Amino acid sequence: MRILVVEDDEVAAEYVRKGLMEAGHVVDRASDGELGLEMAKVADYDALILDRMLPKRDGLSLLGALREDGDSTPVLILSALGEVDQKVEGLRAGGDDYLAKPYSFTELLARVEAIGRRSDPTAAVTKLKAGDMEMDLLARTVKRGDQKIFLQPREFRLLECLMRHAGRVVTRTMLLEKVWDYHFDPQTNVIDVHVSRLRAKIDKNFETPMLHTVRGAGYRLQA
Amino acid sequence: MRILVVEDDEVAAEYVRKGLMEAGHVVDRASDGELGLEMAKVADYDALILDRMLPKRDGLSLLGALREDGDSTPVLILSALGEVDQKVEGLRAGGDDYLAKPYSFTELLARVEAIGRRSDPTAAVTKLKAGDMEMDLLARTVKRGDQKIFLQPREFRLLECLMRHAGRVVTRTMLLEKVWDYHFDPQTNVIDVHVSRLRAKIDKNFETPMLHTVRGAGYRLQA
DNA sequence: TTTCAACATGAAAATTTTGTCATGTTTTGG
DNA sequence: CCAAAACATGACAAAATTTTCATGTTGAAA
Repeated sequence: MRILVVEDDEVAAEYVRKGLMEAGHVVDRASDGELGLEMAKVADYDALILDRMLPKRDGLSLLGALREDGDSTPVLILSALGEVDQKVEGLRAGGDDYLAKPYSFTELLARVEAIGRRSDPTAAVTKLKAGDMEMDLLARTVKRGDQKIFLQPREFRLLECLMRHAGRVVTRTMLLEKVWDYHFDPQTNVIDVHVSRLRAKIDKNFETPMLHTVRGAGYRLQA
Repeated sequence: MRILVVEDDEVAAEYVRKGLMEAGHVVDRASDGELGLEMAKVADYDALILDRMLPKRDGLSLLGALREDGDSTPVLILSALGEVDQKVEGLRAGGDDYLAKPYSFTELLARVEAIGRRSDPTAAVTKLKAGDMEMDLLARTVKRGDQKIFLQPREFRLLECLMRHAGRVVTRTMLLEKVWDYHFDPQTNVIDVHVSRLRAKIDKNFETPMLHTVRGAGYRLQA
């Protein structure tokens, strides 16, 4: 697990870092709130350990900014303030757990691993978006604007592939592999036909077309 | 939020229940561990509040059984045992948070809402399990044991519906609605035919059949 | 034990989906 | 401007899937 520890106290930080590393985690450390926020935004951590009182930017403010940003990395808040109301405040601010100092390292480890486990790494994407188009992989439905679009299985796979690479060109070879599982050139125009059919459904009755031909290269779905 | 409180002490249970209901949640209560496990398995709660010491089956054992079952409903463990090691044990057992008695109701509420929020309501299930069978909704694949099983679209939907209600009887009317989108009786035996075909694929070459007919009622997939 | 409704299943028919072909259109380099 | 390659599309053919139908089997109540 990749963990970021935001703690100004040198000794405490080192203590925690060492212990987490021994437990097999990768640990970074930030010494103040501003730096912590930067690092959390840039890198992709599995969990954050956040001291509540920090230089430059306190823990709750950092947490708030992060959540504002749509970041849902699990956060364990550390604090010398053991008051019940403080804990409540911390949890309400979007924290996943709250630990009052002094704490035992064993407990900290257990808690971090508990909150980290939650953010399921196997959690898959179930919805794809591109422009005003939205695809629900589980319901197998597609909408453009608020217009439902009904696709055949092959058309669905074709659009899925295009959406997964929205904005970039998808070559014919790629399509044959991803959508048809062909690992050779079938010497026919299957792709053209299905692209044509897809276009009729997703672009025909709309202002701006999304599916563009990139002559000599393939197709691109505009985001 | 639908919350299940498993607590033997009448007074404590009522206190918690009342408070949670005032906060706008729907609350059920179980007075012992065995009943609690049954209820948690049958109904679909957003969070469980679990007393650690319970008649018939203690909190950790209940939690273990639940997780064993693949259930990941967030659990808040309550306990008179405030020891650090006890907390660690509770979190390791699969608990999402741990609260030592005596606690303030405000804190309990904050914590329950915190763990409930975690189980992202938009986070969709992408894999279904029942016995040794596993279905991946995104990849649209099915395995029983380590044997891959190839299903037609309609067969897939049929099995999906059965798996979503594994262990319980699914009536013919339910199948018509969920799998065929028929809201009337088609007066044919479509269901029988597809059940037959599904059986040939998922049960034929295996020791124990999973798909059972419940005469006069419907079908049940054994978990 | 008999009878009847509920269920099971193989095979054929109907429908849906996919792929092929023929033909037309657009783009680009010479 | 012309030719050739790349792409688009309507119509048809093929394949896959789903449904219906006919017939057999099973289980529970009378």
